[in-house]
Amino acid sequence: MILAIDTETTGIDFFHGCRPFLVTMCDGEENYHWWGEVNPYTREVFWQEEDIDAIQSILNQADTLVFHNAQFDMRALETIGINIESLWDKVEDTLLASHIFCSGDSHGLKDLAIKYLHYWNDDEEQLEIAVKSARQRVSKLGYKIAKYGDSQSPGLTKATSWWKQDYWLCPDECLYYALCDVEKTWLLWNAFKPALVQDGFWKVYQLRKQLLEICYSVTSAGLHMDRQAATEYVTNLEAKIKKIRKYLSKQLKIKPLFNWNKREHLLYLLHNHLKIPVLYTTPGGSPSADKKAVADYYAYSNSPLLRTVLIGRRIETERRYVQAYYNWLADDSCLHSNLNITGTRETRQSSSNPNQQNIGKKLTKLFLPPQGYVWWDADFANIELRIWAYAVGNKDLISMFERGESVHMFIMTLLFPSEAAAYKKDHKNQVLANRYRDVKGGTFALIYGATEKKADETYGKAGACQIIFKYFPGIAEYTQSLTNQVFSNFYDLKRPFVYTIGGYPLDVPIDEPFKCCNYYIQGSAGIFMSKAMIAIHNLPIYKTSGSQIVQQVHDSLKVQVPINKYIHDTIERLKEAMSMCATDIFGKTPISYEILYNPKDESLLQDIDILPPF
DNA sequence: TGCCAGCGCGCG
DNA sequence: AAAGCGCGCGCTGGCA
Repeated sequence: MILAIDTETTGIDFFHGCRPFLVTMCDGEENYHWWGEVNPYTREVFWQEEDIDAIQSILNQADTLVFHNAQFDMRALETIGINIESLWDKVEDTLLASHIFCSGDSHGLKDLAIKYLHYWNDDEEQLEIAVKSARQRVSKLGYKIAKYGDSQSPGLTKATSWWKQDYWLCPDECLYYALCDVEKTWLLWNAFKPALVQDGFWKVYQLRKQLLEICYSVTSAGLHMDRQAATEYVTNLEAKIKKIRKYLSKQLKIKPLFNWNKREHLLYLLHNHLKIPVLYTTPGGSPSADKKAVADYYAYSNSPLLRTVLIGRRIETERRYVQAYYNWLADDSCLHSNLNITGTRETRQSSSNPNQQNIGKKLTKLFLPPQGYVWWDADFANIELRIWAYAVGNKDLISMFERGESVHMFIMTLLFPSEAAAYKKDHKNQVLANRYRDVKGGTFALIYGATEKKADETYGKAGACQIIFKYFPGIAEYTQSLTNQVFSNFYDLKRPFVYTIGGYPLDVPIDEPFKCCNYYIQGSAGIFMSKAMIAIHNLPIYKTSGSQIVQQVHDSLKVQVPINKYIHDTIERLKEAMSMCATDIFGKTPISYEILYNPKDESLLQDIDILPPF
């Protein structure tokens, strides 16, 4: 029996008490549903034991469980006491399948139903109207409707569509909506499955499906944060920000606190107070105060006030990030961010609620392993550049990688010989370091499909591309052949796409075919990372040692490893597994890693002799 | 008050 | 003819 399942919940943050209040299922013949009782004053949900048993029993009996975004609904089910551990092997996900058929489109259930099933109804609109009016009606009754600042969703911002968390106010409309959703999910899977097989995508679907349980476990484990350090950090920054704003207001002689995020305030400072002439305008013609304009005005005026504004802005950005992490923190002092498998239009994952993939370099020190663990923090060395070199097929480029030499350094030598020589001797020289940074940027621009003009600009040298093309023949041909693949697929299969290494199809906008180079590289790297995570997860020692992947940032992985006598062996195996993910293309991929310790951990002192060297 | 677009900025 | 890619999130400011 193929069973489609959906849950409706009181919110998305299951780590702060949000819960499902309705479970719906469809087996193709019949629909089923179970209600939990929402306490309108607390938003807590009460479930009858026999209903949980009934849900568990039907889940256990089904041959196939179909979800649209399995991670979410499995989490919801787990929070009300469903045992999900044995279910993963029979889970299918229409979200994963949809991404294979159309990596660039929306994967919303409603859109998919229209596109593939010609199934349209206005259940969503009806529900929205009902919920919005119900929220107004019950606000006088003292009900705990969802809103900014709620204890069950401390991380969500003002800009959230809060009404979506109050479906429980409208049981009739909600049930109709939820049953439509499971029907759509069931029908979609029955359409997708044969298509996956027929189009030759079954294998790559199976590969990606293994990520479901793995990403779920990453979210469950969470990333441990130093709560106290974070609090102190925010308090400290807040004080600084206040001081700076007061100072600016005083200098400018304005009443309300100066706000560097307000265009008006910035313009007042620039043109009224500092009397700098208007040098930049927006496309609409009004004076501009965007990043580039402000930076140039500072270079032009060298005004200490403007410098203060730039510093204040930077500090405020930092505070905003730390505050958000703090708000999302659960009782276990961990961030349980989602790791979204279909989060990007290539095969990379995205992270959300909060985003763990853009934690500022300065803020990483606020995160550290919990007592009894270390973090193995590993990186693929230059994975994207490596994929590019092999795709171009240039022997010199490839052998440079195989000899472990720095391609960036080589290109710097090619373009700026004397500076490169000097930089090799003196890595601390800031001017030379900036030159190296620009060269690196230029090469990335090049492999991501920039025009020659743009790449030359980034390199900081006219004709840079021509020099590189001449030295490494094959680059232009590679770009051309990949673009040809897009057009020939469009012609033959009516779908413009490129295959990544590993055979995953990625859509390329037909009016922007130059993007295919980027998609191929990012997508192939995404497949390698997927394989690495799967290999690590399947290591026997990973399980027996109690290790757990806690973070993935595209080309890097953090694994939380218990401090015990297996630690050396575990790390050796982790490294081996990760480096083997692309052997079919370029042998072992070099991995660089470091071990991160919690300095306050007492077990470090006892077990210091078994630890890897600092 | 809620919603959306535009922008900036963190990461790869 | 011209084009460097991919994310998530917080804030402002305009609109209903």
